[in-house]
Amino acid sequence: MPHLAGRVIRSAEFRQMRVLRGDPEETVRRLVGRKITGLERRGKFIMMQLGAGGGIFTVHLGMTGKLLMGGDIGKHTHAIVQLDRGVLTYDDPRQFGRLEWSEGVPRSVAKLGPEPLLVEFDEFWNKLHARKTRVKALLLDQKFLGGVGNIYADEALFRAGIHPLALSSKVGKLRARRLYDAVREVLSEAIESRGSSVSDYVDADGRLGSFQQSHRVYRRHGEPCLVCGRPIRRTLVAQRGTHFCANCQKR
DNA sequence: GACGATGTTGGCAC
DNA sequence: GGTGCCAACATCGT
Repeated sequence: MPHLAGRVIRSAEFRQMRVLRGDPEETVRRLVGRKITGLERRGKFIMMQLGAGGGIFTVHLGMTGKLLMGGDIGKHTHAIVQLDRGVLTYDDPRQFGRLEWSEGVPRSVAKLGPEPLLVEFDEFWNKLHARKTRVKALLLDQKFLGGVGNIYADEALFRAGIHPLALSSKVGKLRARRLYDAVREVLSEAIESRGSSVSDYVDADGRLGSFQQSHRVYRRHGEPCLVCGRPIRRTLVAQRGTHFCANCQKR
């Protein structure tokens, strides 16, 4: 968000306490008058560094959260932050997102696993092998890798030819390598396409992403597999909708 | 109108 | 401690 670096927070208002962690008044006190000196993403968290020992303001968008410039206020606008130039708002119909001020790196961020695009294969392999769970559940586990969500887990497993229900401890090294590559490839391509606008996702400028056009399995159940033509199937893994080709993805 | 789905994570039970 | 289930919520499609 180029709009935020260097901006000074003039005022902050929280309308929906559910999305705010910590004391609302203290949060406002901590934010007002501070300059946003830097922005950093870790996994699915966005951290705004506040100047001069001002701590960190962290945002997680949950499933439907939007952090937007422009100041349009609607039914689901839960936070309004006036800057020296512009207005930042947080909208989130389902209220699964979180806003939090903290002195240092928040616990939620501290416990994240490595970034998928930075982790070395050896570490990926060791952790994959050590765990005893379904490989899809592991991909969604933010302590394993930080930042892989449901769409990208399904897409990566398909590209790697691994069944989502395969046991992580039983995935061989060669297939682990394919999964490692697939996760990185899918994320890189998705970033390049500015994300997947399945329902209402937009980027910081309010623009739709286009990676949904490249989904090979996600929400394609019933449609033919792009490799073998058999219908893509949908099931539940770790309580999440899971899309796969039973023919191309082996356990 | 009811039901089940939807990009997530944390807390609790086993 | 590791793993798995469920709740939190609003909206949309069937």
